[in-house]
Amino acid sequence: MEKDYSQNAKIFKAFCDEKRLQILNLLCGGEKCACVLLEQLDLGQSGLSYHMKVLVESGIVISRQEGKWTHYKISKKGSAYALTLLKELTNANTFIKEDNYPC
Amino acid sequence: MEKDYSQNAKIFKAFCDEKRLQILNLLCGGEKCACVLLEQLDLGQSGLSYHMKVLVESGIVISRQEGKWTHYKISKKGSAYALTLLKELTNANTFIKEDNYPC
DNA sequence: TTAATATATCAAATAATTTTGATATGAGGT
DNA sequence: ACCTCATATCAAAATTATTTGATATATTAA
Repeated sequence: MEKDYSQNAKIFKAFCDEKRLQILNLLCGGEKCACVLLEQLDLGQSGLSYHMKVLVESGIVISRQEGKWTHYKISKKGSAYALTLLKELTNANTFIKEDNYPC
Repeated sequence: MEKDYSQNAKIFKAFCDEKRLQILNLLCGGEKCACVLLEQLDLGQSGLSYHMKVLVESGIVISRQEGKWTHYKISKKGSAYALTLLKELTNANTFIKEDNYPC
């Protein structure tokens, strides 16, 4: 599972930037419109848009269009996947495969 | 818990680079000497040293000196913390605090 | 003490990410 | 159709991360 390194790295890019962690923290309370995020963050409009793109591409955030507004929320599926991946990567689930080769 | 954004971002930097994921995958099998990692990776000596520094600073990897060799292994404590953090950040544990403000 | 080996550190070059400001697109409202 | 608003995209600039090669440090062996 955890062997497409560049794809997996992409997933964790969601979490390795301060601004994106702030955004996730806001989304933690539930779905929010870009306009709401914008007024709570020290970010310009295009900057927010850039970070939202990174978040969506990581699979951790989902976007939904509603008229002229874009709403964002945390993807349960995406974050469950990230969690599984993190467990594998850190060996939180130590195991030996049949061929006796670890991980 | 998850409010020192720049520190938390640092933790996830461990996982957002392809080379570091490869290294973690090697360490997944247990402690390894830098010299062993070096021969399994497409990286120069100083490049490996750079990535190991990032990994150690993230708290995900621990280093141990033994004579002229440096051994690295995945930190159980560090990775457990990353896991907790990831759960919080992605709201895997949805909850409402006493003051009725989520997260 | 000298030489060899393992790793760390430094500085310069290169590459990737992020920020910023300008412009484009697309949905409503008038 | 025209205007306004929300967001996306683009290109340039600024910043940060990574790679590379040279040198430094520390340990062991001769």
